[in-house]
Amino acid sequence: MEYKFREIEKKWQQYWTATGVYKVSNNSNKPKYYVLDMFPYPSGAGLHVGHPLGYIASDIYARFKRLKGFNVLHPMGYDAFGLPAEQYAIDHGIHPAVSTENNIRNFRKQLDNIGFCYDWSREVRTCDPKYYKWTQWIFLQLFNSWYNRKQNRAEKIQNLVTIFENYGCDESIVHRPGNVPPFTATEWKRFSEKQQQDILMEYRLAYCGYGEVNWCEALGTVLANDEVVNGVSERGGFPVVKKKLRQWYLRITEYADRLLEGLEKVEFSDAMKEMQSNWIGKSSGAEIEFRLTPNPSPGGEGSTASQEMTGKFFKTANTRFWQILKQYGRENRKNQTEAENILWGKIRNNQLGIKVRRQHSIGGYIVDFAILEKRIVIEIDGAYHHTEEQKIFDETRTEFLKEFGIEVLRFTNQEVIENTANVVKKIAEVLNSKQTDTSLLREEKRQGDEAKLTVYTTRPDTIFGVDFMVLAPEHELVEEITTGEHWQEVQDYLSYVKSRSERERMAEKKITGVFTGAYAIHPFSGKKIPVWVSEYVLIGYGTGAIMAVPCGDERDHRFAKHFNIPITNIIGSEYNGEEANPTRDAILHNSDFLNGMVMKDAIEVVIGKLEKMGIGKRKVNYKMRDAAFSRQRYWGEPFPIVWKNGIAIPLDEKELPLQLPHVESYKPGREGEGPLANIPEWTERNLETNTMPGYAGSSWYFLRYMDPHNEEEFCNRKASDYWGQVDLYIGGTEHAVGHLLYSRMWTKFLYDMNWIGHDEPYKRLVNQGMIQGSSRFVYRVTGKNKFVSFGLKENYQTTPIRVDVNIVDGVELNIEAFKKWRSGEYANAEFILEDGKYICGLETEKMSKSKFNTVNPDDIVEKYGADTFRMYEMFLGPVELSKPWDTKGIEGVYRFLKKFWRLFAQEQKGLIVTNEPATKDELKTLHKTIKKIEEDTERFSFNTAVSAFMIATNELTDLKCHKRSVLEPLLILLTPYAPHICEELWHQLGHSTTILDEVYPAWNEQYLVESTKNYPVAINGKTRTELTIELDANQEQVEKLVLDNEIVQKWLEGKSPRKIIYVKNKMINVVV
RNA sequence: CCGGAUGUGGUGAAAUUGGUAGACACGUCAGACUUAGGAUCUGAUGCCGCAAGGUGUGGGGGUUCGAGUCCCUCCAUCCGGACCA
Repeated sequence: MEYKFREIEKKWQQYWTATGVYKVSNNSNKPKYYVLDMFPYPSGAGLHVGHPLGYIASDIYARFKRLKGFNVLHPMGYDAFGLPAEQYAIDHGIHPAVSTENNIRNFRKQLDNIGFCYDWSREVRTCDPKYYKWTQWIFLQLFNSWYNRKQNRAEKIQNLVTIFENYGCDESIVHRPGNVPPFTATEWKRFSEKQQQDILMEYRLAYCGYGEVNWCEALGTVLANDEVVNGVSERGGFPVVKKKLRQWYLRITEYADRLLEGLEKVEFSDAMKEMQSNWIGKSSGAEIEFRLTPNPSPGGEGSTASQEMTGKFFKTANTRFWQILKQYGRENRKNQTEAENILWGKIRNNQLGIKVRRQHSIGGYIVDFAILEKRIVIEIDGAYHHTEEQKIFDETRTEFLKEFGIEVLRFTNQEVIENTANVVKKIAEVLNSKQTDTSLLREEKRQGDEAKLTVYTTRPDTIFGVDFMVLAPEHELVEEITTGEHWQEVQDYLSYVKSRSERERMAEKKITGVFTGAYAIHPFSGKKIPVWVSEYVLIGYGTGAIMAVPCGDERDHRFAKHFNIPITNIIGSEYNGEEANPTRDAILHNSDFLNGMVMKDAIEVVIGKLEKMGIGKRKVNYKMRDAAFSRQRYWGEPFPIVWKNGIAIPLDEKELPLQLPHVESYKPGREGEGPLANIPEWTERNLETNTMPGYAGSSWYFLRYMDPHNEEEFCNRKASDYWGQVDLYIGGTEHAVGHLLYSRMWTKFLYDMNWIGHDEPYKRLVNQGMIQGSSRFVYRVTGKNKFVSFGLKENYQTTPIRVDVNIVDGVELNIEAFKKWRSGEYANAEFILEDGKYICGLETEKMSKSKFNTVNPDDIVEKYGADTFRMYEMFLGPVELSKPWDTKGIEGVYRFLKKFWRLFAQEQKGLIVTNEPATKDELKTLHKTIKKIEEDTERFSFNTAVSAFMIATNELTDLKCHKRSVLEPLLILLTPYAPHICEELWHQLGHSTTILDEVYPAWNEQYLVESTKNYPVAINGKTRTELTIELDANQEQVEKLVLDNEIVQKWLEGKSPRKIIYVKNKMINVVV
């Protein structure tokens, strides 16, 4: 009776499917256990041997838990929306739905080959409308919710509306985002619907805004960061610029603290927790306001200008500003002054009963006329060319003004000139329909006197070490404060920065920046501090502006050195003049009232003083930004949103799922919107044209597995309460900060809304390492069709060529296969051999088709069987570690399984298992193994577990043990690792039900106890001999035994030992 | 640049708490059985050395009776950095 794995594996896989062994019920008296794999993206390339590593580990654990008496949920599905399918569609014209379906079929076949115990009746696919109906539904819940910071949980947006109706935006009840002006309940009720909705949008957990994307005009598409190299597209090398597009976001920042705190109650590796908390990047420090020195403008054109720098949102234009706007295309307007002057004549001097301001600047834009008390802006459009630039400019401005609840009235030159009275009448009408609202005036007055620069710092203690300020290039003050003489230089710098991706900005060591000509005033010393612009300051973090302290911050230091900015030393001898010292423990020097204080103690002192002065406040900051939740792509979940007059209106739940329509072209829309913008039926309904990103569906799939066929709810509460958290989650570290954070946020949200009863999705997370490819090289003699073996290549001039690993046996090239490889390209090649063989070179790299180093698990399973494959993957090394794949080593595991088989059966005699009682040695092997396997399995040390199986098999073979009482428990132990062979032998032994329903054996300590131990004896820490000593020997007895020993005496050379260290059950060390 | 991980024989690795470094395998060498072996079995195998012995866990330094393991420092490789999933 031979080990015929092909027959055996096929037979049992069919049996398991036919009898539904892996079907799991939501009702059970057993305790539950949920083992989950990160579901795969079904790529066209199929599985390579690296993919199943985690699946095998989880499969072993799931089977192990089942044998231990748990009701185990172990499902699998597909993360099936995503860019590659769309790219494939563009390249090959095959619809993503079709290629995805094909890929899934192929994946399933490959997975089935390996004998996993998934309950396939619970499969989910994120691209299935039955599934994404609920992704859309959850999105709607996020859209219809806001984060109540006072309660520290999400709530329905309706609660917020009620607050506004009763109290307005009262900051003692509700926080007020930066873009929302303060308002009263009465004001709220008088706001237009649009104004109200715009305010609510500032609170919604899923919200819409404008974000920058990498836009490639030539390709007509939005690119991922890694598709942009050196400012040009990776494909084609076309220029890439940043472009603002409408984007959806998830307000994950509201959950930052809870995501951080939640890490304390989950079992993730420390590395994983650290990565997540670094990503969240909580830091505490202070926001400090610096006054800016008055910036005299050269005067001239636009002379209504005030000579003063003014506040953040409102200021009167000055000359330089006027020039910027001209750059944006105002020069295209005709007859500007004429129409403007005519109207101005009719509305100036309170002719409308209210003050009208001419050429007033709001938030960096100049408007023609403004009536601040009524929040009205009047624009007169010339017959300018409808350029792209002008359009974007207008749109952006209108959006901006809307955010402040300002209504924009537009008239054309013609209208004004030909029918001035009508225009004035219209203005008056609108004016009368509006309530007077002086908040803008108040705001202007408050900020109107001088401009301030707000910086965020974690080190307020270093305030006397500030030598310069740096603004991010996108900072709104940049253009405002730049003086005339630095104008051109700053503009050039900004356009340089615009051409670079954020990734490049972070990656390059180059120090760049430019002086704006402006100065900030030190709040304590009154010193003038130059203000610079540099890309090393990121707009998205803090306030987008920093106070630079070169002696304490490395980046500031390099910057100061590079631009020869004098450095103030505030830490005395702790600063050596060569490099910054970021210490918190130095004594402060040159720091006025802080002198002599330890830095970390000074932090509080400075914050206290700033707060008293009203120019600073304590501030907690997060590096994490809100998550961009839309893609300008086709193959994703459509947003259940309709746009109406600039208001996003959610579809009714009954209309879900909003099905992804069929498209013929995957080209993006004209303005860079997603391909859905090209479908008339879609745009006619004013449906949102973006789609959701890849992580939408994966943020909650673990819940759907619990109740996969529910058509009424995303997951019944009873089911989610029964299964609860995922007890064990296995997947790669590459998802450390993306998927894991998003799914944790969704879980917390669903918990806040009371739809599930737990707020952390995963109890324990194990990260499997990558299996790398082991590439093989042949060396072609330059200019000839001749290849030289690895060891002899130094004698020739050669070019290395990657060769398919599958035609190399270890490092020996299969020459015949090589000749046939690549349609016989090398059919006539000659070979220079060493010892009659062609030896290849090898290198470890990422496994990929293009490197010819992928190995298909199907081939391995065909040659050695699934059980061997499973065990070999585990035997390679610790699951968490990355390691290269080498098919050659699999023989060892294969031999092991054959040897294991021979404990039960032999070729000639058939089954040879006896019912004789086991000997002491046999029991010792068995119980030692039970203990080791259980402990190793529990702590995920599968490689050592496999080795323990080998040791047990070797020992039992030596003992010629074929006894049922030893082998049956061993069979159960091995089942999780090699299910097919165990099921076969189990039935051979006369059982008729699946081995998975057996009970895991327990070890008995009494078979393991020893009375003596072989102690290593070291002299001065070097092991010299061994001594067998009774385990219960005491120090005195041991010392005598040791000193009597011949070898010890030899090493002592007559000297007497200073000390004898005896550690029970460990070792003995003699110190001379 | 920032963040994370990993460096141990020719190769994958083991050493769970500071206590015999290299378990278990691959490979290699020698041998047995055999018509044959890409089956099976036995033995050897870190390096230097005939041996005694010396030496050895990326490099350097430290703590300790004792360091692969703890501390400092340097180096190398791999992974991630938000539209690849």
